Amino acid sequence: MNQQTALLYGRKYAGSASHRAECRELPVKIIRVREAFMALFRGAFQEVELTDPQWRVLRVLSTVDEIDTAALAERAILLGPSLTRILRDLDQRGLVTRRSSRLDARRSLHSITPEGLRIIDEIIPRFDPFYQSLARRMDQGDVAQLGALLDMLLDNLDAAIKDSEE
Amino acid sequence: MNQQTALLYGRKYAGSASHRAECRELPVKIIRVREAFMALFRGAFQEVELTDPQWRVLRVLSTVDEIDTAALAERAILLGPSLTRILRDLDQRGLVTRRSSRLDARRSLHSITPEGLRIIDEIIPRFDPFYQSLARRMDQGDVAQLGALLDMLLDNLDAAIKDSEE
DNA sequence: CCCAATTATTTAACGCGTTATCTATTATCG
DNA sequence: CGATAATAGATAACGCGTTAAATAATTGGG
Repeated sequence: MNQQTALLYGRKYAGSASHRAECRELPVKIIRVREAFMALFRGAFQEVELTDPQWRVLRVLSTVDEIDTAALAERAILLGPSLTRILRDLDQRGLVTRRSSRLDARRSLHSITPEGLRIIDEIIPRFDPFYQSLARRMDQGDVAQLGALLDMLLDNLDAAIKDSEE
Repeated sequence: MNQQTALLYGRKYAGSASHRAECRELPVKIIRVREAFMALFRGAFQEVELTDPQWRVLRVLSTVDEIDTAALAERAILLGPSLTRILRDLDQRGLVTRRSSRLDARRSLHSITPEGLRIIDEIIPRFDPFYQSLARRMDQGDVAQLGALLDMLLDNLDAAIKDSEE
């Protein structure tokens, strides 16, 4: 039923407690789930000719009045160079605008245009069937617990990253 | 503590059962967890000058005698065109070899070289500290449950994708 | 047997992820 | 003040993800 989610990022734990190998299966599962989500949304994005990262930028801009580049990158989960390219393209399509800050000329402040907002309003309802389909299949308690466990994993990964940076 | 994992892929559920919005937070959480895993492993990959997808290819090849392109793509979680490029590069570095099948000349059969195996043996122990660090922080029952919930989510996403393709 | 349909793989094109580097602007400290 | 450090953002380079189209080999129906 499930695709192959074999161990890729390590070896099976050689010690006595074989359940400790579980951690090592998480990266592959995360990769596969991410791809499945993207595959699910791809059609909706294509209908409005946006990519997933472009969508995230517009989505963040639709929730604020203005926002500077660094904050936009953080909230849209993008690195600076990706965001620069995306803003250039969205600007050319007339979906976003920018002005530079008068307090600090290094900063740009970005906002969404009415046309950008129109696209947002058009696409958001298209997500509904996917979530409804998912909610029909999955127990809501499981979903809530999965969310909590992912938050916990994220916190622990961040801590492990900080550890390994020393 | 946690990074911003705001809603990006839909709107808050407007109905009476507000917990139904939970599903809509999963994509962002998955994206962030994936990035955290990659950040954790990146240093280890750089030490042997492999990218993460290149690593996955070598890792699969280290577990089999020979394997054809399509099966390798499935097991390394790659699409054909990515795999073609990666095999070309790994071949140039002498880490993999290929021969074409005598039964079906369209097929290639790939295998890892001794030098490729040497890199595998060098890098695998480097993952251990990361998993140990993670296992120290997380309850093993939580990890097992997270794995099971991710499997369930993956199955349901695949089913939802099939639904929406009609 | 032959030719159309199918299958395995590659190529091409475009956008994103990542790192390193560059430019412009602001802040700091003597 | 003025030189230097720090910061915001852009650019360049390289590899991967995705789609569409091309190539080559095989299969199957007439």
